[in-house]
Amino acid sequence: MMPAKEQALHLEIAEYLIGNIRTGVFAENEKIPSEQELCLQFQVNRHVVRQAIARVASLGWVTPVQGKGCYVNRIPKPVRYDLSSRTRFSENMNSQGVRHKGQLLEWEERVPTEEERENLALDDGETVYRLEILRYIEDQPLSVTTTVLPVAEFPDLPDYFHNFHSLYDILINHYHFRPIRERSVFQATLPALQDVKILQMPENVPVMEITSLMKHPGGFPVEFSISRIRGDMTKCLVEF
Amino acid sequence: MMPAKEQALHLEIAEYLIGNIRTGVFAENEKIPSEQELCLQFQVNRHVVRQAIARVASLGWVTPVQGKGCYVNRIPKPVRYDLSSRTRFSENMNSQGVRHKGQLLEWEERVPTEEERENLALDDGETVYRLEILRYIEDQPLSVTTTVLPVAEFPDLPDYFHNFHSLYDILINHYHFRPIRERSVFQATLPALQDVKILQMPENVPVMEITSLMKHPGGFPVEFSISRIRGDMTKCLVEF
DNA sequence: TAGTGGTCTAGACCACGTG
DNA sequence: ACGTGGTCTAGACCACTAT
Repeated sequence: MMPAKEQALHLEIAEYLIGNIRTGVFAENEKIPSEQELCLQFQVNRHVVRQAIARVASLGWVTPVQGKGCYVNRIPKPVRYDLSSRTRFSENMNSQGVRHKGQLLEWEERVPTEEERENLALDDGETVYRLEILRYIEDQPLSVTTTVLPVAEFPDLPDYFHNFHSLYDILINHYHFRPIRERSVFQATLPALQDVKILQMPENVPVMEITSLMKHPGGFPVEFSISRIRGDMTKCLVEF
Repeated sequence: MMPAKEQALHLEIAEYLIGNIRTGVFAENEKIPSEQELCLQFQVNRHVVRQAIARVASLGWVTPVQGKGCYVNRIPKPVRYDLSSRTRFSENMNSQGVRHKGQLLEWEERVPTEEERENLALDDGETVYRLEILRYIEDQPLSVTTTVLPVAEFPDLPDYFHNFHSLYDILINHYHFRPIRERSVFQATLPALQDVKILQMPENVPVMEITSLMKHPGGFPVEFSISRIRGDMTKCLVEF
């Protein structure tokens, strides 16, 4: 007797919400109707509406905020990120006219993990610097990078951390070389809870994890890094 | 008066479940306790347990099946996928001793989209073959690839589709060349609902979308493809 | 104070799978 | 017939934000 489809109400409401977000009826950074309004509109229990919203939120469309409402997420159009043997993040963004900045969240000197020791070909007893770098584009957090450098290759590195804005600027200005990309491993994952906080992103939006090994022009490894980049904000281009 | 943490019950139950899956208490392909059992165990309402399970499922740990129970997902350890200018999927898997197969889901001859026309440098009026290829490793669906080829370059291509197992075998055996990778674009996304069905995967597990342009050894483009690969089953390695 | 989303209870009926 | 998960109702209290 009913029209046609037999779909769960909460799924229909979720589709209704997503449809209206897609078409701009519910605009970015604006609120969707409150739970109570949706209850009235669809003549259903609040729980059903909440189930629908939970789904829409989990798919990354909205972010509910207690006491305020449910806001439509900005849908970033992905920025292209060219990975070649020599490209740097900042040059990449500059060439596309994208405003960007880097921030050193923290650093330490410590003993390397087994993986780091192997990749950087470290001798026993050698220590490394670990840096956590947060990158923004257009004032939006984009990526967190854990980068590991052999202490032996970078004497007095922390001296250059004041007014940090780019690791490669430091390397070029004070160590007079530019690392060359040796290999990168790409994997699509979900963000760790810690990264969710740092990147201020929904926890169900995928991230691209890029594990890279960079070499000195002389041929030996100098940097091992793991970046977690918002998947909805970047496309990584590799030319062969 | 309560111990310490003030966390929502459903979050605590979700953590309990994930913890037990991690440590193998709830084994792969086995069922977690039923909703009712969890209700009794934690002395909470069924709705709370369902909220917890919804979260755990959305994070990709379990898949609820109506009438049966809630099964712990197999957590695949990712297979390495080397992308270089000349590597093929099958050679990649062979070299790692991974059992694999390919299946042609469907094909058609049609007019190209604007994107396809540009990438393949097609003349006006040229048509293309579109193939949907499903790949398995160890009998698990791994990826769906939409691949587009200019009809003009591949006369009678559909004649070779019986007993399809690898597109590149056809190209090598009947057209006597092997495409060379020109460039690939990587993006981490969530799967489209259609891909969820084809790949029989949870809809919240990320996928790696790889858009590639392949060229003929003679230098002109011959294949434009978009692959969606389960993120938890692959790592893509690029050497520079 | 009023409105928002967050949490939780209690109970009902349905659809599916197994016996 | 029974147990499983899926859907939905009705109502309560809390925490946060705005005014």
